[in-house]
Amino acid sequence: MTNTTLKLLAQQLQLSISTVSRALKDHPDISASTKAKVHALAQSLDYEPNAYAIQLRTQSSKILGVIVPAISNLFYDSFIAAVEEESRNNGYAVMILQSSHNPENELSNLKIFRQNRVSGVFACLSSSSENLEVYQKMNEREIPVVFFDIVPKDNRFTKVRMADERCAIMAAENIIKRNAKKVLAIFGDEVLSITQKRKSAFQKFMQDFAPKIHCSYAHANSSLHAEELMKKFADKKNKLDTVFCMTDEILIGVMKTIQELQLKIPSDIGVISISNGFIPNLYYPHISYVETSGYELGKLAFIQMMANMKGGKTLTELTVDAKFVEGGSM
Amino acid sequence: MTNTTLKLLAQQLQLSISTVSRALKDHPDISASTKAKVHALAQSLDYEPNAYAIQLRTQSSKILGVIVPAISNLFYDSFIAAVEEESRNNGYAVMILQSSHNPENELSNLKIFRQNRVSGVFACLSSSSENLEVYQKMNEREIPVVFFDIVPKDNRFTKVRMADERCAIMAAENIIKRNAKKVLAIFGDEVLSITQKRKSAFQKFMQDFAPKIHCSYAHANSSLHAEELMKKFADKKNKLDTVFCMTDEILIGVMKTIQELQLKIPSDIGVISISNGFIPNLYYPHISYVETSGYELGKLAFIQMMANMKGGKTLTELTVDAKFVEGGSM
DNA sequence: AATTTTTTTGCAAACGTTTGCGACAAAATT
DNA sequence: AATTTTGTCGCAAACGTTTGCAAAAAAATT
Repeated sequence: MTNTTLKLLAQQLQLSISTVSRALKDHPDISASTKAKVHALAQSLDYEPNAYAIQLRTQSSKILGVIVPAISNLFYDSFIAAVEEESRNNGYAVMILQSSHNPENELSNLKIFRQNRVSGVFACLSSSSENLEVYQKMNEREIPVVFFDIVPKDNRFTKVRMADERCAIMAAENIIKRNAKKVLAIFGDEVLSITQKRKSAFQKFMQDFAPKIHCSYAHANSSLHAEELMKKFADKKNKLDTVFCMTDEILIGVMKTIQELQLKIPSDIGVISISNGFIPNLYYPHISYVETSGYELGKLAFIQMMANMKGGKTLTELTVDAKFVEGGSM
Repeated sequence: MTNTTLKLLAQQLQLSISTVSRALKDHPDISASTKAKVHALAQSLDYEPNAYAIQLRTQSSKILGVIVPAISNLFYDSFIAAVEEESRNNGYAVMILQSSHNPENELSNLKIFRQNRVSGVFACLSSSSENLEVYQKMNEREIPVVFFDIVPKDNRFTKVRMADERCAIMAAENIIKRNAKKVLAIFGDEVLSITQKRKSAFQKFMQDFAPKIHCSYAHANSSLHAEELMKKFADKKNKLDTVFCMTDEILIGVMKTIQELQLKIPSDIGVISISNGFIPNLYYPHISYVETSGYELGKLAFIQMMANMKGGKTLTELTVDAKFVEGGSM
């Protein structure tokens, strides 16, 4: 079965292609009666405009690209949900690709985006990828790039992210409030700027406001790793009384050890994490967490994208604030 | 900055567009020397073929569409991962859209797919959507549709799914093995065929092999709902000793109640679920589950898609088998 | 009735590719 | 030396739109 085209409609109605085209988009030049006829036929033959022809002609696709490290991540999920929602409202489709934390995949994804002439891309850096020239090239080709969450230090780009320092400080505040004595703070992938920001803010705050609290710092980039770390620190009877988990993955690993050692929360040990809330609420008592909303970040990112596409270059770094959610773990 | 096109290359090299086109794809008609020149220039101007022009000309895109109820779901995540992996290897890009369990969104997503002339779609039905004419129309337009997981009863379509009956029976087997007396089995959305299949298989097996076990059946389509259901059944001292959860969402709700009532697993109550394993392993002891692998399902779906695209109509229903994973909850 | 204005429609080029066919030269065959 | 084959390349049409501009028809103005 052949697709319905403008030409076909035109033939059947004894009209020119241009008239049909204009009728379909309510151009004031076209009379109401012909508009009606055209719409009717288009309906019954369920005409779908060929997006490829349109893009070829107009040189602008209605597709936005999103690169995330992984979609099996509640934070990115909600980010994508927000972007998709806004996109739908603005007539855009969203193409989602995952880098799987692999710079190589990131590159090949970018290539797919270029080939499909996306009109903008939201990018979250995969671990150690710092080949920013590719992104720079996209910007030069007038394809706006909005980095989110894991953003480059480079300030030639538009960036949106969580208020990482505030997150870390909020967590620190609540640890102090608990009268903690010995704290284990586990952060994520060391090479990421997001990790560095959170860690240094946390560290500084702890030193300044609670210098007598003993803090151990560690890094983990997987649940398994976090589990082992926790085992090491909790085992040697060093009276660890509080643990801070920077990510859901870390929290999961830490909880495995806590469950295994049958530690009581919050009496034996206090737990606090940074999360969107899904995982923390699975445990009993619920884990207290500093909430970071991928959803809000997505909304913000979309606004930035639109601004970039419409107007000039708004090269800014915007942040979304966080809030503390009390579970029963502190 | 304007994009590099064949025309531009042709001009700079004093060649015709067709020659450049052929050179770029190693057509035997073109001499080695010109091929080299063309490739060199294309490289330095980083030429990217315009996918839209290609599709317009060849009437075939290299994009596959995937519709899932939600991407924040580990089962679908792994399904997508598999499809994406295979797609990448075969030169396809994947466009992921979520229906959010909303038939209206499903429709609008389908429209986006049609407009972008995807060359195939993987579809998972959103709850109560049974407007199959749309899918039938796609098939008529020679856009193969492969349904997965939640598939229509209609046998005009290609379908891949888990061996739902086997899953349910495996769960039932292990419930019997536990010497259960009173069982609560909570299934998902009642209108879905996947639910019906699992439920009737479960029910039949229980009747035939353990008629003395008292089973209560219930439906839930959210964690909250499952939580309440569990509260109702566990509260009234009717000595409930085992609960079966058909989905992760249900398990989460059930576990909330179990934690709240401080029931001990597995002594007070046994728990078994159907899952890919992520959520069950968060609890302590780990929840025993029948494993369903979205990843394998994705691989299978892709194979079916390719078969549909290449050859004729392979209208079959294929299933992926499951296996039981022992936690400590039974 | 002749002119101007307004309304409605069509022509044709362009977007960047692919591809059947023909053209031309060089090489191989007679 | 005349012919055929082979190796390289270009012409031009087509894919389905959009849009500036011209044209034709109808309505309004003199």
